[in-house]
Amino acid sequence: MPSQNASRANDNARTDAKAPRREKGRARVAALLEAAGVEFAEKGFDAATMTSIAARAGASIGSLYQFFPTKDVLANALLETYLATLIGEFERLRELAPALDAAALAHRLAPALIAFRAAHPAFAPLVETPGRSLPAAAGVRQRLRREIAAVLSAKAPRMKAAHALVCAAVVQQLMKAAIAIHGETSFTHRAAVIDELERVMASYLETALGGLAPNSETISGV
Amino acid sequence: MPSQNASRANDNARTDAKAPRREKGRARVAALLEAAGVEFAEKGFDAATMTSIAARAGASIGSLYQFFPTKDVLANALLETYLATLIGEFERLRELAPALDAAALAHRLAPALIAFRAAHPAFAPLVETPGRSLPAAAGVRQRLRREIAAVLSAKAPRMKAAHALVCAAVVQQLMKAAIAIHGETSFTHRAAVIDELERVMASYLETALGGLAPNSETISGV
Amino acid sequence: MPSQNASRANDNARTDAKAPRREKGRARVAALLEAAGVEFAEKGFDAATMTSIAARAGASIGSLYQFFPTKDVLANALLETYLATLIGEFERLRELAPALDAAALAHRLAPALIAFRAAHPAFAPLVETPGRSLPAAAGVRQRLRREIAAVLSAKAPRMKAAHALVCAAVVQQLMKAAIAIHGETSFTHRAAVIDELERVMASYLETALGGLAPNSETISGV
Amino acid sequence: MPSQNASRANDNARTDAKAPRREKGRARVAALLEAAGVEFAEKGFDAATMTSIAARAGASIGSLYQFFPTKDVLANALLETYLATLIGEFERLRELAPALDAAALAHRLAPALIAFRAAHPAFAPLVETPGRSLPAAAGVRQRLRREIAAVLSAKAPRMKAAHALVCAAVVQQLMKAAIAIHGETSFTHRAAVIDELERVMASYLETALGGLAPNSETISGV
DNA sequence: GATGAATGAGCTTTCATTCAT
DNA sequence: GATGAATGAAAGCTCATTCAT
Repeated sequence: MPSQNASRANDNARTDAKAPRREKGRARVAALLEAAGVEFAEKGFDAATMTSIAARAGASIGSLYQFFPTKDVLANALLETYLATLIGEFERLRELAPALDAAALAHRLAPALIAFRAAHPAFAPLVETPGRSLPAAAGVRQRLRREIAAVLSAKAPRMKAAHALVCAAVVQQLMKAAIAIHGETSFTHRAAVIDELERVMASYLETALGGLAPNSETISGV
Repeated sequence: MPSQNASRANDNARTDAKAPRREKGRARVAALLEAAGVEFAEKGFDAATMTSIAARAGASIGSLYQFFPTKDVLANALLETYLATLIGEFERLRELAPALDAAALAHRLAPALIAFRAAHPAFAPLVETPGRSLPAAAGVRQRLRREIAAVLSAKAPRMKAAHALVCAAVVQQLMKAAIAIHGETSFTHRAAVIDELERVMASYLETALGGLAPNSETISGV
Repeated sequence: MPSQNASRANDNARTDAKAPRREKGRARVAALLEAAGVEFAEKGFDAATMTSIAARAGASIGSLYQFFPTKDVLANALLETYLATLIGEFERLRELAPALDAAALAHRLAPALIAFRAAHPAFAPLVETPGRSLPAAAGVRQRLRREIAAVLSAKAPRMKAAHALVCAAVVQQLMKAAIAIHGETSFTHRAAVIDELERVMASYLETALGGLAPNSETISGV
Repeated sequence: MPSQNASRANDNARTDAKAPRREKGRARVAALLEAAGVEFAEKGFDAATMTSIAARAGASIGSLYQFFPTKDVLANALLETYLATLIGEFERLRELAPALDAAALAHRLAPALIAFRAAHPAFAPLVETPGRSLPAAAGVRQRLRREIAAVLSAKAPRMKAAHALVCAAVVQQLMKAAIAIHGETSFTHRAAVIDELERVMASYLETALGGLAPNSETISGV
């Protein structure tokens, strides 16, 4: 009597992945997550099937459900691993930021995200699938925005928090723009547009962080 | 004893909506498209069901299939109507463009698209649903880009076609960015970010079209 | 929110029955095949419904599809089991053949097939249903013809392969004729006609195999 | 509230085709019957659809139902026209019969039916479709058998009616055999088998009608 | 822990037939 | 008579989830 799609309230149901106890279990979970990544990337969240994911991982469905009690939980767990590595990336960038000027920073940000997406093609469909209600998906954008803001703050410590968040939002959107163009493989002027976007970001950062940067000796005001 | 499925010859599969021939049919089709719009907007393409769409339109499921032989065709037909009105919007803008300066143009573009999306909330999910193969969905971005390029060319006739397309791509992405932020209703600094994006677009247009505008008397520079 | 139908990638469509791995599964499959046999026999391939077959077997529809991913596959699997037993029958006959004269052989062939059809009433409708494309249905006639040819060759080893195949075809048709008449229950002279057909077959075999039989001591020639 | 499949009892429903009143109507009916023939031949009775038949005939469904209130009625009407021409064929043969010897008769019978089937490819599927309950389909075999018996009686007037029917049944089956082989286009030895079958029929007729023929001066002997 | 059979609501789609225009 | 829209039962098939072994 399963209710095909129990996205919502479900009382005593686990909403988190179960941590494996043994070494073998850890390998299983890794294989399952990887398989899920491939499946979600290929078909999107809705069309992906638990059976197919298990098959890809060389496991039985029962085994899959042992660790991930729900399709949503599985997607969520996958998203969390992605998020962890992504945040790591930004943390590294945060340390570098003070030493970079606006152009250099712009030249790092978009490519970082593009590379990440290429390495984890299931990230986008999972974040964008409508109507999914698990915690992770919901806040991804916010969390990334905060990471970006942290990078900007690292570079311009005197900037107010609110302003940093606004800047971060703009930067985030410019990054998304670059990714979107990157994905349009049949578009002839792809490279040119990405360059242009990077220049836009550089000039925006210059303006926004300009006089606030720790290493700025120039007169603010641009 | 109808053989429900395709065991047999399955050639002449229609892939387009059937045009109604009677007045009543015309009304039906309109009601169905509207209902589809609501359903797709609420649930996205995958989760939307044909049964529910028919019900919303006060039609029987058979009636729905009389005009739209598959869910894909239905989505596609809907998308085409959206596209038609959207293109109309850009055509109007094209006529206005020569009289506007960069800032004014920027101030028109994003809001136009935001308003359109608000009026047709099913547009986004349909365009973004992965893996749908009908013609309309595929080329929407390109077609819109061309429209934007046409607007830019109207304003700066001396601009080369290729460059107009690159600019258009940047502008398109900035518009999408504005929409995305507009949709994040829980984000405190929404309005500020949208303003900022508009300023970015204005400055980008200034730089990109600057000396090429028909009404420019200043020295180009670029 | 599973995407019920094939909007998306639809590669790995299985086209064969899944073999059960557990004892319980084996029982299920047997029950399902038997139920399918009854249903197909009663209604023919087209009018038979998967739901009804599942119900007859006391299984859920899902259970049926677990093992037989389409109606065609199910029909095919059933046909294969029939074919296996039928071929077994002919193999037994092959061993007996050398010891039988033409009349005795004729007296065995048709009744064998009649008995088989009576025991497996779904065989005929499945073989004759037009337009089904699964492998088994296609070649049934050929395979049976080869079996008959083998029996004839066993009796008349000196016969050329091509000739054996021609004879086999004639014999096969005479068998089918007997079956057809056997099935016309309202025909008053059924028995007489079947007798007559048997005599025709006997005389045909006499002529065709006559001098070639291993036990023939008469002058060949005919 | 149509009951999808009302093959059976349906009270006051018409079970016969309505005769067209005007000239135009007659053309319509002819076109519809022809279209039905094509559709049934291509897909078989079950998979054929009324909509498609109407379309093939360049008519609307409404128009189709004006003349044929049911799919069964349509099939039946078609079958009747086929039967009429087929019976005409046998009547011609009946006149020729007395002048032909057994071999010549055999040489006429099978080819006649083969030609007929080639000209009317929908005949077979309609006659063989299981479970259809309309009058025509049911008795086709009997009627044809009677026609064949009439031909035989014309040749051998002294034969008893019952015996003629038995012979007719055998001949009928041999004809069906020839047709079946004729249809197996991929069978290398087709022609040889058909020849063989004809010889079998000739020899059978010789034996069965032998001494009873009006022109026979030979000793009967059977 | 692993396995794979079982479940059934629910989805898309079909089509014979009716009937207002 | 012709047309074509309307109807809805019913079919094939899917898949998240459960659970006995």
